[in-house]
Amino acid sequence: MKTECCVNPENVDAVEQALIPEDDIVDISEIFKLLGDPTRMRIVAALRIRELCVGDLSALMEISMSGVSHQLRLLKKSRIVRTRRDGKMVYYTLDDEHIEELIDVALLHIKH
Amino acid sequence: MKTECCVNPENVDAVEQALIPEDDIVDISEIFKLLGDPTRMRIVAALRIRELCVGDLSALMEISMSGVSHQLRLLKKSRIVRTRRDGKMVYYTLDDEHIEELIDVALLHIKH
DNA sequence: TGTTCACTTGAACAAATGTTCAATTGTTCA
DNA sequence: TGAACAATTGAACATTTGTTCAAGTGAACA
Repeated sequence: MKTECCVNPENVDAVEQALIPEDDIVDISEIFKLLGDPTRMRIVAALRIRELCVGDLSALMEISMSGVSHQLRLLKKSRIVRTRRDGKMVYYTLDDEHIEELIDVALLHIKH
Repeated sequence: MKTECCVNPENVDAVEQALIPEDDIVDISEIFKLLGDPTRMRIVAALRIRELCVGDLSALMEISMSGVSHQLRLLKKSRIVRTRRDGKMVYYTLDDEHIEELIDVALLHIKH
């Protein structure tokens, strides 16, 4: 944590004034962290195409239904996906148009 | 990895056809993972305001210069930040307008 | 009612991650 | 040249994370 050198105080002050509030930083990075795992990204990309039940996702992702369910729980907590019950099955969909936009922008970035 | 039940094959097939290629999924989730850590998000948010040297960032983040440097290396590898040397100091800037857009969209999401 | 099926939950564990400390690189300036 | 300084790198470590297995829920239907 030693930071006693080579600091431009005017830069630090100016940025401290203008910086996004810490709470927002934490919330934003939480969203990105969720999308930052390949399995969860695959889930979200799949749900962008159509709603799917846990078994479908498990088959697609090639991980256990339990594993899928754990990840879906995280995505649901942050309102990235939503559920619809139909008898014994639970269908998942994307809950927010912003998520698709995030994917599109990220695609632009990786494609130079 | 047991997935032998409750699958709608027509859903799985349709999604498999239309899904983003696996390589892109991995690349996209790598970008999100980088933005998914509060320290790195703070760094990026700060650089959005103005260019800063490692010492400035270290003071702002309240972590060691070494710690900042490690994170900056990751961000640079994915072309999220860029460097400019000025004597003994190295100044960092955002390298890509897409990153700011990602932050803005994520902000919209967390603000309902 | 009791059984089956789709899903969820909790415990456990290997793998990955973020940070610090210590040593190193590369630049400036006396 | 050599000393000072900003930054980088590598090793080490505690913490977090993604997955599986086993047990638990709740809806449907015989």
